[in-house]
Amino acid sequence: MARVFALIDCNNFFASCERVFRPDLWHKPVAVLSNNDGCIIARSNEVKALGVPMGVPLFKVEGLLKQHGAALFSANFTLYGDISQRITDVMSSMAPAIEVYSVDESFIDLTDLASSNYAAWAEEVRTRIWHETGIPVSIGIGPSKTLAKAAAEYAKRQGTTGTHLVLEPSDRLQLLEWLPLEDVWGIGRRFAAKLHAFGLRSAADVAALPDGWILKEMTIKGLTTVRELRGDTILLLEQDETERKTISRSRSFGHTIRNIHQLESAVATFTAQAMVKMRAQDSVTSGIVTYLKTKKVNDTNRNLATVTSFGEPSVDTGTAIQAAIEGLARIYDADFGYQKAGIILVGIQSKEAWQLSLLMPDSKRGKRTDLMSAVDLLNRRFGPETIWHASQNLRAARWHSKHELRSPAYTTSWHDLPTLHR
DNA sequence: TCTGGGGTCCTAGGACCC
DNA sequence: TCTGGGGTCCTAGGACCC
Repeated sequence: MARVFALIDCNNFFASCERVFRPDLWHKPVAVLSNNDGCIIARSNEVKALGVPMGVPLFKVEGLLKQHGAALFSANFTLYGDISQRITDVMSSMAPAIEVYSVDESFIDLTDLASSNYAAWAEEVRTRIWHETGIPVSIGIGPSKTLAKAAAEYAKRQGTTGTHLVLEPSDRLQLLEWLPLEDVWGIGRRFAAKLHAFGLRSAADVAALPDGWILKEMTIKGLTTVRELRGDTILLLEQDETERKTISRSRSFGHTIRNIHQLESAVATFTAQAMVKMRAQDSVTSGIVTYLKTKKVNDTNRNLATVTSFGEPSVDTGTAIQAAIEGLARIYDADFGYQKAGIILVGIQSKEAWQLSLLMPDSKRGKRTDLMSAVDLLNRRFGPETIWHASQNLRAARWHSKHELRSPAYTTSWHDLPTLHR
């Protein structure tokens, strides 16, 4: 049986989230900035129309944005995450099977939908999400995930109804001729540039190439993409909450850091946060990468990194922080200033496998596991960083990012509830 | 003056083994 | 003089995604 997929894509998601509680900003340019307020990570249509590219450093476009009265926001991931969850709830209530692909996109397998009036279904989804969350979405529907994604792109940029269907071969060909190579899901900047050199321009051009050539030049992933463009169903919904194989935390600093104690504080804090996430997925981890990025010297940054093994898998934040700080001591060079630090938990495996592999229960390990569970519980209930490790040294921390333009946490903090005036 | 953060997968090459 | 064949594991680097 032929399958049918939908891709639901939130329009300008972060910018749209900022508008939900600021209706005065509808029809005004809105941009959202990265951590540290460094570059643009989301743009309303009005900002796109000004020619402001994604990812551009703020200082390059600040004048232009001010001139047009743009509203700028520091990224407020707490708000976006909460709105994203509400949208997922709406979709889940209307779909047989859903894959939450990212914070602003979900795939839905419509094959088992009771009705085959997909256009009507899509219209109802768009209307409900709009009414219940205030976020506009675009929907693409096709026989493969790659085509559904392309159709959603078309709906967003060319369409008039917010939905585009490519279930007929003629619709598919028209879409592929319209779709620039660099906008194909799975073909990035590098491959697009390479294909341009062969005179290829549209998705239709690459779909017409022989499989052997694609396999050789674009590997197996490229061939999967092309077959999906041709209308074959290769990729299916990925619904299992798969465990992360690596978990990382990093930040660029608001200003250059030279002091190793500040770096220790940052690295310890990243480690503690990553370990909370790791324990939440019921895993254990056996090593940690510590890395630093120096301030530019002779116009280049140096990246320094080292991996420190724990000796045996662990759930213990103290063990991980100790390893991270040992690693830091190995790579730290007092001659440099640093603009970024980070950690990556590696060697992650399921806790179940770890416990089964133990011949003898270790009472100390058990106690540490219980302690960590208790800490996680308290921090969930009373707020993050209610309890923290001394090495995080939070009271003296000077490494935090800038986020001077952050909107309130309207939906997740009692203090930030919007006020209604009579 | 000033440039984010968090992931996944694939491939090539080296080390090592029988 | 001449130098196999097959396999695994690990890592680094490159490509992709949002």
